Amino acid sequence: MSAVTSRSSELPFTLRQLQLFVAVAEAGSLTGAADQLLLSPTAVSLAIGHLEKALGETLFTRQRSRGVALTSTGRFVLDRARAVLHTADEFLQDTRVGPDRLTGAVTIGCFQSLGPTVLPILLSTFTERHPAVEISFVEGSQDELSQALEQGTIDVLVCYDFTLPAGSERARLGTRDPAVLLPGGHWAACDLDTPLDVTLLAAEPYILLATPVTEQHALKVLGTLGVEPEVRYRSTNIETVRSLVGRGLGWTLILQRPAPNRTYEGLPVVTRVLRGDAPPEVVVLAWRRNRPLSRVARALVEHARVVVPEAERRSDRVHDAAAPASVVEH
Amino acid sequence: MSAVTSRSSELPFTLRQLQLFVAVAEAGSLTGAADQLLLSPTAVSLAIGHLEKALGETLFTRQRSRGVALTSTGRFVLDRARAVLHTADEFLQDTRVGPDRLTGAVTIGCFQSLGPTVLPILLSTFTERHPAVEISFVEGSQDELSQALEQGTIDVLVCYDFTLPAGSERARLGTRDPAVLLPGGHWAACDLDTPLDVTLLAAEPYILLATPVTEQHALKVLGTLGVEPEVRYRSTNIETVRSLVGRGLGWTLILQRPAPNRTYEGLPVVTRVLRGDAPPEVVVLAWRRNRPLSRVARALVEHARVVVPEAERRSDRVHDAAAPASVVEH
DNA sequence: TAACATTACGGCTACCGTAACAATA
DNA sequence: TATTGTTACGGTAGCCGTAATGTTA
Repeated sequence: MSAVTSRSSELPFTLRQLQLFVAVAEAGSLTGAADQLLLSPTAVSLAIGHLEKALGETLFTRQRSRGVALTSTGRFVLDRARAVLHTADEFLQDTRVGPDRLTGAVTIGCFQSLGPTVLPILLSTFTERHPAVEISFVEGSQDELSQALEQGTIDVLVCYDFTLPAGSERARLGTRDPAVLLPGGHWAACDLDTPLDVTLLAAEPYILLATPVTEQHALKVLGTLGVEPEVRYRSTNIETVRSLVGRGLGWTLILQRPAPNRTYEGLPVVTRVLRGDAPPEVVVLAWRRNRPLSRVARALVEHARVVVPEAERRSDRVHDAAAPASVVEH
Repeated sequence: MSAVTSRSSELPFTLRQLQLFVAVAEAGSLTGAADQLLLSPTAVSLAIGHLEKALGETLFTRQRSRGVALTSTGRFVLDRARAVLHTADEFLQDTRVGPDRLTGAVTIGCFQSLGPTVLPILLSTFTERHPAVEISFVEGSQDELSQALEQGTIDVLVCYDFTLPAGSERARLGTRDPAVLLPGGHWAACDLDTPLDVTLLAAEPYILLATPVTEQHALKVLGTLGVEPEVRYRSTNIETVRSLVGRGLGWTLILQRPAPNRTYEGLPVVTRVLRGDAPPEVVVLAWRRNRPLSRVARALVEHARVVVPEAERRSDRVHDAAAPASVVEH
């Protein structure tokens, strides 16, 4: 509704006309400008004439064999014309590929639980590499994000490989090992470096992280290990789940292991990897196969493909250093 | 030589395309934008397609029956496109006639000796009336100024009517009475309110203001009064002439009477009007008959036609008040 | 079926170049 | 005569509209 009338109506002049006008003003003659622009004097003469008619003002006085001279209003218009052409140039520079500097915008969608571990490294290194690019992200549920990817609202999506719909291209970023989260004082909260047989926990109350994807994933993993958990509480907030576990109200299965072994309440929790056939889940950067990636998005994919796995390896070494006797296989 | 390559080459997009792009982004669909712009969806579709091809990026994702959605780079481009259209709008607003506010530029040429009395009143009142107009002036000799007027470098010219070349349109601004300038102690420096018979001065040395126009004018006026002056010194600087007179080195004929009755050296001088057939010279605002005046210049002429004569009348009343017994006829 | 985008085709206008003309130094 | 701007004319490309087609809710 914001009715800017001049936007709905046609502009009475052309960028081309302004271009030629400035060229003539700088050259001092139509012919000179025509030579520089590889045009015929005719084209230049007509363009200037049209612009003058459009504005209803005389821009140049014509001295037959001495070229042209700017009128007073011509000088006035010259300044403004330069301003318009300048923003048009800027538009082009920002929009098209520059020789050195990558410009544009890219929006990352990121599955909620992966945000804290993937987005920081991605944003910081990419911004450092391409400071002129406007990078932003959206966190959300799998549904929201795949819809946004479909709509083009986001360029790429950080998520687990197994959640990807058909028609997705992907780049592998890293893996997440499923693990059991236990309260600090639990009977199994010892020998943290040895895998745990989860069937021993089957009878104890289970705290379910109830977001659409994680819920099904946890139940499926436990199912393959022969466990049907006794769900006591459900929450869509991972920190609520951790806090409930910290209170000794149950145990849970998690893919994301925050560095601190404390809940928001300050209570201790521990993680133990699973014994048996529980494969690590693959984290990927995904995009629609049928839709061409923007230049900036392509750069982001190439960047992420290198930087994120490297960061994950460094992160694992930190984990290993914290648990030197670990037998966890990578 | 300042080679901005993008200026000499053609821009790969159109203001029209940006216009339609923004409209579609705001409407959310090609059809909606087409309706608002009174266009067919075809035109809009093609324009968007061309813009996308020109930039090499996809701006919208098309959801068949739900319109279109901006991509990430689409949002990026949208901001820049709005910026370009904004300056284009500004260009139009400044350049064409606005509904209320007059904008543009005008340059006044002014005959050197008329500057101090005409320009201040003209500039101050016109700026007050039209604050958005860029008004400027050039002072110079008759030759320089009429050439500038011919070239269009200046829009209008303040000068004496008798100096005007053929083909000039004019608006009367006021008059200047020729007068005799005498040193303070001169035998004729009394009875200032009675006209002076210049033939009585014919034998005394004359100081000639030797600028091209004033020189011939003074000699012509004195000739019609039967006086051929004894030229002792010549100067192109009016204040030098006044100082020489103040020193008692001679007398002169002037058209401009500065308010102070002292020379730069502080010596007293007096003016007396002529007795006989010495008509006042008419000061005019002139422009080329064959060249259309710009909007702003037209406004300036109309303004000057009213304001300057009024100011001259007020100035005369001040003179009269200073010399209440004057018999000078107006 | 309704809504929307796209493609195909024809008409119109704008832009460009060649050629001829006019005006000035 | 040489330089420059303008007009006349013809060709090409771009823009627009109508009609038909394809796709999705």
